[in-house]
Amino acid sequence: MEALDRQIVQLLARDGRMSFTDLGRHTGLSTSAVHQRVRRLEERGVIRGYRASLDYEQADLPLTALISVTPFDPAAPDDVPERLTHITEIDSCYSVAGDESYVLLVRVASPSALEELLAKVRAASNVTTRTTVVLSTPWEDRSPIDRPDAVEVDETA
Amino acid sequence: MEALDRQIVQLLARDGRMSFTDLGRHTGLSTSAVHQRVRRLEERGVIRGYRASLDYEQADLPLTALISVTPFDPAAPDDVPERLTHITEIDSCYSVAGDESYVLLVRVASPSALEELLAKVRAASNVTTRTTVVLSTPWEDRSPIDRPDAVEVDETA
DNA sequence: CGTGAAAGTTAGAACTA
DNA sequence: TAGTTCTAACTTTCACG
Repeated sequence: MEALDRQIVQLLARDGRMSFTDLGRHTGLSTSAVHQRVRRLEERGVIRGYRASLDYEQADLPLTALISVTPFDPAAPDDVPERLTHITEIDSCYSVAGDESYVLLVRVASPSALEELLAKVRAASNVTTRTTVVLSTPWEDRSPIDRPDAVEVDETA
Repeated sequence: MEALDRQIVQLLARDGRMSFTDLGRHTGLSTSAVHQRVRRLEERGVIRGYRASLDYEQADLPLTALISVTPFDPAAPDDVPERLTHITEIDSCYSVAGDESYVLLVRVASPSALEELLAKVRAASNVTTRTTVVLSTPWEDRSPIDRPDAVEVDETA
């Protein structure tokens, strides 16, 4: 990816609502040049969308957990992610190296909602689960597009 | 949290760049009433910010990993998160129940960058680490504000 | 990639229940 | 306190050079 695109992506990773005008000021491009580049980044799928980053404790989903998933039958074809997409409580699904096959990041309202969710996961796919409850979140969603070689962001412009 | 606020939060969790005009159309409020509520949600910290959701494979940070962290000396005061904040490769830091104390979600450019990062983590805080490499990401950042009792989102309006 | 203009959005003041 | 309408300033979008 090109330096200018990387800079735009970096700025939007930190402030997803930054205007094209401001993106232009920071990058030295005209508004419409930025606009064009952002559209291309969205089309290419580098930018997949924009999200409000929430405090889930305040947003009525105070229980976060990490669920490690292992398929029961190692011989069966592994279509676990497809089988789980419909479960909306799952924020992220990672396929991982190690003893277990997947790690799911989930958000629920209560311990009993977590119990129900685990039942849903096991019902949808033939797996065993190991759940790690998140006690607190010192921080989240920092979008680390702060690469060592990244262009400096001019906070004053 | 109130139903209208929850609906606004839900809409912004899915589309962080939705205009106040559209938020008003979806909620039945005037643009400025929405504007006011969003400002209050930001002030109260329910909405912590807005982020572009990225495809990190395309964004030059193709290696994602989960690092489980255990303090070496269980008697020492536990200030691990503060000691790690400056490490920008760490996207999220969760304090967890279980054998280990924290789980870090990190993004780096390469295996050698991961090696350096682990050295930085161990240098900053007196901990042992266990790293789980993410092989692929079936999905991420779905912002599951789809609670069972949540108001239906009208996609047509 | 930039310019410029039309259409759309934001932010805030004044007002109302 | 929470909402509305009004309006000036700003932003987005797009055809064209």
